[in-house]
Amino acid sequence: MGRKRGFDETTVLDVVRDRFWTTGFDGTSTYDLMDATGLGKGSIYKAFGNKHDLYVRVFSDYCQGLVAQAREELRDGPHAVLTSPMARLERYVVSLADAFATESPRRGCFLTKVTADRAGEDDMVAATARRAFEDLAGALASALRDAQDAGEVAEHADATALGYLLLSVIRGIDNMAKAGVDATTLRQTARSALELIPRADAPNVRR
Amino acid sequence: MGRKRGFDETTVLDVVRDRFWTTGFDGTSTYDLMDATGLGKGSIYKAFGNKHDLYVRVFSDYCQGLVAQAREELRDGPHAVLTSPMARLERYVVSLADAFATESPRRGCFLTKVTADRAGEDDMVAATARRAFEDLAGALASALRDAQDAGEVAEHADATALGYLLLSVIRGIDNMAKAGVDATTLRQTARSALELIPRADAPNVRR
DNA sequence: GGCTTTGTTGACCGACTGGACCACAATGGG
DNA sequence: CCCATTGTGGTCCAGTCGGTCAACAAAGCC
Repeated sequence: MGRKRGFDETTVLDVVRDRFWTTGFDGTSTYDLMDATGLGKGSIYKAFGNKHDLYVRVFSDYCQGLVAQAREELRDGPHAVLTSPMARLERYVVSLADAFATESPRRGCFLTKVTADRAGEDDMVAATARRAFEDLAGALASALRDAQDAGEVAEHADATALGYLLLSVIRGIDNMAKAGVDATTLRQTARSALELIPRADAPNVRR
Repeated sequence: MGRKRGFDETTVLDVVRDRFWTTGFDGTSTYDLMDATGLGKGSIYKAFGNKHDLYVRVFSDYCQGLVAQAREELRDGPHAVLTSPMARLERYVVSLADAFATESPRRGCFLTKVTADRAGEDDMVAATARRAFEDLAGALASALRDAQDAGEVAEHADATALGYLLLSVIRGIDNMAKAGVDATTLRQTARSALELIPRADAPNVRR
C-alpha cells in the first residue's frame, strides 16, 4: 500500500553517481542532486537517507559493477569472449587505458576518484574501496593463472603480485589521464606493462 | 616601507598545503585556513589572493619540490648518494611505496590527490599536474638510461616508456594505499615492477 | 612627528549549505 | 468510500561559505 514511486531508482542512482563523479562529495550540493534528478529534496532524503548515505550507496553499487565487469571480461571458460587468456587480459587493460585517455571530459574511474577524495576521512568508503581493489587484483591474478595454465605466461611468475601490479598501473594511468597526459603515452604505458609479463618459453597444451 | 609581515610565508604555505592535502579544495573552508595558520581572513586574502589562487600556489610549489626531490634522489654523477643507478632507482620507488603504505593517516601524494580532486574541472591545475607527471617520468627515464649505460638494464628497453610505467605504478600504489590495502602487498607491488625491468645479460663497464 | 605605505584584524555581506519538516497526493486494503 | 501508509515538492532553519571592507597597527622616508 501507499503511493508508488514516481521515479526509477536505478536511473536516479546513475545520475547521482555521475554528479558525485564529476564534482566530488563536497562539491556536490543537495540542490545539484535535485537539479540532476528532477526530484524534490524530500523525495531524495526519504528514499536514500542523507547525502553521505547516498554517496556510499552509489559508490558501493559502482564497485560491485566494476568488479563484475572485470570478472566477466577476464573470465576463462565456455562463455569467454576471446579464447586466449592473455588476449583477454590485454584487451581488458588496453581498453581501460584507452577509455581513460580518450574520453572527454576525462573523468577516469569513479573508484580512483572516490578513493582519493574520501577514503582518508571516511572508513566506510575506505573499506568498500579496499574490497574492490582486492577483488580486482584477484580477478587479474586469476586471469594470469589462466594464462599460465594455457602456457602463455611463465610458471615461475607470481600471479597474485602481477595482479596487483597491473591494477596499480591501471590506477596510475587513470590518474595521469586526468591531468591530460598524452593519449599515446598512456596507451603505450599499458602495453609496456603487458609486455613485461614473463612469457612461457614454449606454449603448453590447453588442458 | 610599510609594515612588516608578521608571519613566515613558507610556514604558512606549508600549513595551508597540509590542510588542502587532507580535506581537499571544497572540503577546506577559509575558516579552516584561518584556524590552521592563525592569520585573519584579510591577511590571507591580501597576501595570496582568493582561495583558488592559494590552492594553485601551494600545489605548484609542491610539484616543483616533488620533481626536484626525484631528480636529486635519482641523479647520476659525483654527488649521487648511491653509486649504482639501479640501486638509486629501486631505493626511490620502494621508499615511496613504503611511505604511502606505512604513514598514518595515509594521505599519499598531494599530486595524486589534487589531480583526482580538481584536474577534471580546473585547467590551471591540470596543466601543472601534467607538467609534473612529464617531469617525473622524465627523471625516471633518465635514471633508467643511466642504468643502461652502467650495464644494469638491457639496451633494448624503452627507457621513456618504462619511466611512465614506473610512475603509473607509484601513482597506483598511492591510490590503493589510501584505501587501506595491506602494506606488504604494496611494497611487493613496487618490487615486482622493478623486477620486471629487463636486465642486461652481462654488466658493461661504467663509462 | 607627520605621511605614505603596507599588514592585520574582525565585522559584515549575500549566497548557499545539509537537513528537518509539513501539507498534500496517490495508493490499495478494508 | 474511508483511512492508514507511503511518496512528493517545497519551505524553513540555523549555520557556513567565499570574499569585501573599513578601521587600526607598524614601518621607513621626509
